[in-house]
Amino acid sequence: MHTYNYPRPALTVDCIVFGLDAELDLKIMLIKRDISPFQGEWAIPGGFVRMDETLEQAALRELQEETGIHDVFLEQLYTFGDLERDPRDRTITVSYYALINLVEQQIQAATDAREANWFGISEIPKLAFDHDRILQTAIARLRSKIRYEPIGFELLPQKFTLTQLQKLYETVLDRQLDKRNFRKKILGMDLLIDTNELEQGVSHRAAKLYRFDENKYLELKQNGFNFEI
Amino acid sequence: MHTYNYPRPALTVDCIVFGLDAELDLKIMLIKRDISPFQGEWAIPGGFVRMDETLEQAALRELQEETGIHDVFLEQLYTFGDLERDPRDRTITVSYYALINLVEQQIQAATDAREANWFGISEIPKLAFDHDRILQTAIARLRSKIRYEPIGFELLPQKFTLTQLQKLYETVLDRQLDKRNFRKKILGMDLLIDTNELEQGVSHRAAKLYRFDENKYLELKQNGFNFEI
DNA sequence: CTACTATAGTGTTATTTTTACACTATGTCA
DNA sequence: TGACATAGTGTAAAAATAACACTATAGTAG
Repeated sequence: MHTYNYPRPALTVDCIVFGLDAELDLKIMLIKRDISPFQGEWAIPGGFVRMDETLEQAALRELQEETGIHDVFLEQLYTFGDLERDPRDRTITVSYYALINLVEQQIQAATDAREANWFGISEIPKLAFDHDRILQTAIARLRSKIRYEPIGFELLPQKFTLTQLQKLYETVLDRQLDKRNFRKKILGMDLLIDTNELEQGVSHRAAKLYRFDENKYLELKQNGFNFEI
Repeated sequence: MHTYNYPRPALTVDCIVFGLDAELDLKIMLIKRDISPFQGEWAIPGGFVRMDETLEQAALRELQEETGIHDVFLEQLYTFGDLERDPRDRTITVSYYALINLVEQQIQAATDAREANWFGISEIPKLAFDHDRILQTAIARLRSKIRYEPIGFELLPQKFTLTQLQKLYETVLDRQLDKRNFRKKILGMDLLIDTNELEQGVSHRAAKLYRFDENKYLELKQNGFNFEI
């Protein structure tokens, strides 16, 4: 038991996990709640912050425990603190969003007994708590951030084709892009390394595979370079 | 006394207040701490979140109590939760930033017994807790956000000249802008209303006064318009 | 009342960036 | 070997940005 002079809200972290599958569809990881409140409803992964871990550590730990996901791009999103967001108790949640590639990082969804599943971005069921709002905030953030920071690469495999990269941008930004202009722009930044390898197992001309040159990006950024799609 | 099954971190809000004075210098409001820890050191305004108020309400209340500031632009910045940020107790703080105009909104700095003062952005003393880091985060946010959202107008009086607006952008972005290009761009957006009034009390040709047309901005934004300097 | 001072206000041109657009190249499979 | 599916490529028009200097006007000082 822990006693304080003044009442304290409970503090949780919650995490929107975006994953890109082999078909380049954008998915969200959801977990079916096995306890009240909202028992049986879908929710985003998350849980209480412990006293001996930072907020980010808490988010990473909950991800690992509830979904088996680890070694992932993670960034703070927003902190939600409305009075009625948890019917049990006053609860503040610090939300994060994570980006992962579903092809390379094999996810064993349900390490817990809990059911966990990937949902297409347009097939999201009604969510527990205010998780709908958190999700909308995350989608808006991903959409705006992918345009001026190279976070899109976190969703792709290490080696990817220009067509995959373009499709990813089209999915996230929800509009078509011109193939030649897109290639001109992205190659012009000089941030992609040609691996001299080709796509495998396609029944048509194979595309070149590229890697994102993160070190070069950090260097250029230091000198005032602005990534922008 | 309040008792819980698990330990809970303390939860505070802290607020970086940016003010623009009559000389168009950008200032920060700081408060001298009258209690331990960091007694006698400067800190940004803030305090504990109560159980019956949202995070934003808490930030507004603390601002009012500690600095007399009210009716202000306020936006959430970031949530800091490192283990050692408060030597007394594990404390998470949800930070906000506020923008106000020091000419129109007369600030009676010290409503509390506490000493409160405005500091030029390049004269900030060493701050208590991790408030330096919060301030750096706020400056970075202001700098990037002012370029694609019309938040700069929150720092100016209701009626302002184009020169004032340009100087504000030059201060925040920390670089010179071309007068003719700046005017062309900002007037081309068609978001400023000519008040048909002139600047008063200057010993040279008086400049036109403009107002920002917020309703028009919201309308244009809905139709996909992007404010950008 | 004149001129000096200080800032307001104003257009054009060159450069760069963005957009629009269609065909050839290459691998697989039937 | 030809059909098919996707990779990969260039150019020209339009729009946006950047560079640049003089005239207009109000106030003040002599």
